[in-house]
Amino acid sequence: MRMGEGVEWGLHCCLALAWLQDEAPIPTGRLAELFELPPVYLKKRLQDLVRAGILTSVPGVKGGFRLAKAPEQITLLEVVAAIEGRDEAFRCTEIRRQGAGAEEPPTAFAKPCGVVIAMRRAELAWRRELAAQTVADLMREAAPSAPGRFRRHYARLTT
Amino acid sequence: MRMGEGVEWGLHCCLALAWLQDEAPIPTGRLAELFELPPVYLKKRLQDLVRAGILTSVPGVKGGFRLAKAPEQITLLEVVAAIEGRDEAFRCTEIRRQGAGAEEPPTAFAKPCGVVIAMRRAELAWRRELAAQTVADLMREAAPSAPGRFRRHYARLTT
DNA sequence: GGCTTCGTACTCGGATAAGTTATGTCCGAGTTTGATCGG
DNA sequence: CCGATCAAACTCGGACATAACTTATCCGAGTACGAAGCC
Repeated sequence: MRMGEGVEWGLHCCLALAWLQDEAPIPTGRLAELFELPPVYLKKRLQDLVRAGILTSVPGVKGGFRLAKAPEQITLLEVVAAIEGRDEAFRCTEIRRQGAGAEEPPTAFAKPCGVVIAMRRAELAWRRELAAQTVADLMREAAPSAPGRFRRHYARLTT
Repeated sequence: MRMGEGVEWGLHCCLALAWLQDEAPIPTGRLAELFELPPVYLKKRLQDLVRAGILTSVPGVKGGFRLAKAPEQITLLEVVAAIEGRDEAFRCTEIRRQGAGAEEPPTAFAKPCGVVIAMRRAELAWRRELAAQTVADLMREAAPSAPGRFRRHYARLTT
């Protein structure tokens, strides 16, 4: 089970845009240079974030992307779900009903499969942790005492 | 992020073998018939479980697979890790150090990336939930009052 | 008749191909900007 | 000199190739069983 690398890109881009919340929109190429990423593919991922309501896109020559809401209101779960998809990682295909299970009475499958319950419980814990953290938390954790340095670092995006 | 369907197969096979713990080893073909799965590919997944020490394989004409230890000692995390791999789903490539980050002093990266910390925390919660449940728990949950029916259901593997 | 030997059939084990998803790229629609032209 | 118009440049948005991984398969090594031959 691997998560696409676009998740890492999206999170770092959200973080960078959070530091420049009030500035002009940042085009894809500038963000791609900041992290040395393939520009067009990064744009694809940013579009996913736009569809999820996390970013807003501004077309035109002075266009680009900016945060659609405050960093405190962007959870990591939203970003991950927007890029990686909202489906559960574990997909039950009900193999218990196939083969020999087809000869069982339907009442045997009244309860959901115990395997699915267990896997869902684990994924729920994962989602709960991701939903508990916001982009603002990442900002605070990264710069506990000196936020100026980070703002200056990302300020090169605006020039 | 999707999990391979082999995980579902492996869990159900472990469950089936758990009900027949003391019986003779079950060959792959029999398990494949039970769930209508491609036999050879299922064998590949069972081999992963053997490498992880969850199953033992017996070669020869009367060979097959059986549990390597008691169901109480097989956690779901072991099964998932054996089939899906032990790497973390989120792989940090340290993109913060690339591009503009290369101009920062090395002290800027003394702390691990906050994004990684957050993602690791979520995956840890996921693993913790999986490690808290064993195959024996699945057996108990599936048959709270009538274990005989399940044992009879899986008994067709032995004939 | 009992024992040994050999052959066969069936199993696991690792190396080898097809299908699907993630990755990477290209071209079109829309908007701002700046200059140009006219008043 | 000021305003409107128009063209160009740059942006996002969605459709199109390539690469990696999952899925599926085949063939070889090894083992237990059964039969045949020998004592």
